[in-house]
Amino acid sequence: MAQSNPPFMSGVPELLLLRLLQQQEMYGYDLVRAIRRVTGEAISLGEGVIYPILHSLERNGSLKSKRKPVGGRTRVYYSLTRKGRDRLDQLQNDWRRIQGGITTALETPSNA
Amino acid sequence: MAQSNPPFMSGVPELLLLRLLQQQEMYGYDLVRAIRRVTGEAISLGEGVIYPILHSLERNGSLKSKRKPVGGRTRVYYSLTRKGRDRLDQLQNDWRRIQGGITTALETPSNA
DNA sequence: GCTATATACCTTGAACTACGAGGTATATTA
DNA sequence: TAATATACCTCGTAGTTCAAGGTATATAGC
Repeated sequence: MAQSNPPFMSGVPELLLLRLLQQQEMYGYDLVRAIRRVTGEAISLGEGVIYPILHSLERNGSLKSKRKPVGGRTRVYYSLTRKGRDRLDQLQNDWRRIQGGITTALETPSNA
Repeated sequence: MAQSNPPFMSGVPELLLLRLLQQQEMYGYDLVRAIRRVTGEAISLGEGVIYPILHSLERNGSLKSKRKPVGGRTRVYYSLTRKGRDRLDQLQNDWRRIQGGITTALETPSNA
């Protein structure tokens, strides 16, 4: 049936999201700016990336949400569940492995 | 018109390829195994990834190739051109930036 | 001699992610 | 009153990676 594993480097947007939400509850629009900020402008993910991930993480029980009316508008604040914390750990390990592998490859001296 | 930039983390397979070819000329089948090896098994890219990249890099002048018959079979050895070295530098910088951004995000203490 | 595995090249269709443009609505600033 | 910022969202598509195939020769095991 040709089912495919996720691409080896995916999961980074999800990782960043979960990491930020581990530190404090946040809402989508804010996460967009926070990701730019905490990565030193290196990574910029639009709302078209953020919102779908938030929704799917909530659907699978990694996040819980809470609506807060703030000055006429409504914000949807997300925070981690137990499952979300586990998922964060897993993604963090995955990332370290990938990152380490690439670093090794790049650091190997030309005359090896 | 909706023309899209490449995903922010793409270019890693290309980076690994160019990095290996900077060290020595290699052929496709060998690169597949080399990438697994130099990344400590963290990254495994199949031939379906490697060959198309080699072809497109050759087409755009980043690689040059040379066919060598070896014991009945033919190997296509690739090596970097000037343009390929420039491309490697650029991808290496891109990667360092991304990698640094993510590291910063992950290292920020929970009570920040 | 036969079969399976390894080498070596390649392409293709589907799966998946990320991008960008859009749409709604309220609040604030000019 | 008009433009910008906040805040939510979806959708089409572009670009990448994946897995599975196909061809062909060489080698190793039985």
